[in-house]
Amino acid sequence: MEGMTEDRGELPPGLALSWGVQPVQRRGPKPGLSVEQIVATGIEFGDSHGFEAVSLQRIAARLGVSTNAMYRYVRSKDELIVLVQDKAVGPPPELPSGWREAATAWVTAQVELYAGRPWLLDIPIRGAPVTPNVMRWMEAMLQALDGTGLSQHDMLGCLMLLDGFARNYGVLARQLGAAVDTPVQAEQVGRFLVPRLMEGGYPMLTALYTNQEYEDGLDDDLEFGLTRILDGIEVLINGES
Amino acid sequence: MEGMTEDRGELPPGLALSWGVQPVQRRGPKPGLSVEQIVATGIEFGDSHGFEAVSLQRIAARLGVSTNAMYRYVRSKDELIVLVQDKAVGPPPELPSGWREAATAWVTAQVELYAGRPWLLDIPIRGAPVTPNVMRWMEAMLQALDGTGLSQHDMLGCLMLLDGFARNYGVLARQLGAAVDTPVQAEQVGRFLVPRLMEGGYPMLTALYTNQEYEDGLDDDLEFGLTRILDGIEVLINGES
DNA sequence: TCAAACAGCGTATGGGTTGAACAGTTTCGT
DNA sequence: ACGAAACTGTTCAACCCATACGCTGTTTGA
Repeated sequence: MEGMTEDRGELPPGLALSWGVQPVQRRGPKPGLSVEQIVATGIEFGDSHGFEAVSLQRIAARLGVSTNAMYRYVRSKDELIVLVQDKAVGPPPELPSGWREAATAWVTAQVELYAGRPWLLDIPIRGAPVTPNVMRWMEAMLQALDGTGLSQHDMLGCLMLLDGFARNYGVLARQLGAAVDTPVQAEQVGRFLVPRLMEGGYPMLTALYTNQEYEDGLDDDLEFGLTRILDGIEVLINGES
Repeated sequence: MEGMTEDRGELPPGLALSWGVQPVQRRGPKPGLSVEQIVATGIEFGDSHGFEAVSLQRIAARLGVSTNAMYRYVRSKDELIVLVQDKAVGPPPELPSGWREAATAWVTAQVELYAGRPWLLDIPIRGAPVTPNVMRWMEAMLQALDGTGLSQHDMLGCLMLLDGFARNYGVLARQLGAAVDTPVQAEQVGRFLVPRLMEGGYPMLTALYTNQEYEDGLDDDLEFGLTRILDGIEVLINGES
């Protein structure tokens, strides 16, 4: 401990800053920028032009500053991404009572988050979640599962299951959303693909493709998969296994 | 149809090449390289140095050729990545009979694939799967579900559920595997994080963190989550809902 | 007051993707 | 047999990106 600010020497990128621990400044000119401003600009670029657009160069240009000035606020691009991610995720919603209702609301909120900010799905996962907002989401779901009598270990397993499902659904929803934009190309893909599926020993996929089942309503799938997971958890809670 | 080779004009990157449709060459010098060779080299780099290392520059250098020569074989980096991915995924294993056993084997095989080639998890997902090996995996699981009496739509939902779970587990397993390498840093993170979790209103996560539950055996989690999913599917199959 | 600390800039390096022009080689059509 | 077309790989060049180093000028604590 050296005074007010902790040693963020060896901590992973973004950990300290995401929790609001900033190096105290004593001498020198006041910073013209702030980490919050930089992160907010990064989110703007992500929202408007996707994940690839959130770069130090672009942010610097937008803020009227040279690229390298960024490194006065952020140690690396990785750090920036971690901060942008946590801020863009934001806090979780209030969950209704009852673990089933809570889980449904939690997954739905996450799906809506990914629908609004699909570029979040492009952020490579660097390590276990450690930032405040992401952990707030986890905490909320864990609290909803707390009354079920499950062990800590099992609750963590359920959390992972639901999180993975929401994430996966977000990815699929984006794919299909993008595919709807180009029906012409989709048809061309079908013309190329279907004969090869037929001749190549893909009977199930051939059937799915020709029945247009491949591009069916996705809202159904959300409810479908979630119901499966919740039923499976319920089996465990009721001790029927 | 214009002769032997189809028009791959507007098809998405990698579609034609992954199915072995190459433009026929009539005049000019024989190509010194082949797409197969390039893709294989890309996989080598992925295996040895991770996804970031699979670049046109590196592959060209390794093959003793200028960077731009790559563009004679591949239209873009995106196309290369699609091909590398499909080849690295490879064919699925034979599945045992019985949908539960088959699903277990399928997920396990996928987890092992990701354990052996973790960089596959870093490949951004561009669209619906269209390449032969990836579709072979899907086909195999769909065939295993075919005898259960589920509708096509429901089978697709189950497939998505299992696939998302396997993928998510692969991601988590890699994270924890990397975390084990640096227990010193993990302890430092804990020292930073735990007080903030306690004071910040994260009781569940505080408990998990202090109980070391956060870094528990992951093999349990695979069986745990899979059992939940399979139980949920079984509820549907038995029509108990 | 004055020097330490610090912000921001310019310059530079190394890595990456992609385009365009060009020289050499093979083969088709005549 | 010969020229033209097609295809190869090359170099040059543009552009984007992250990051390191050193400089200048500002601010402020001692």
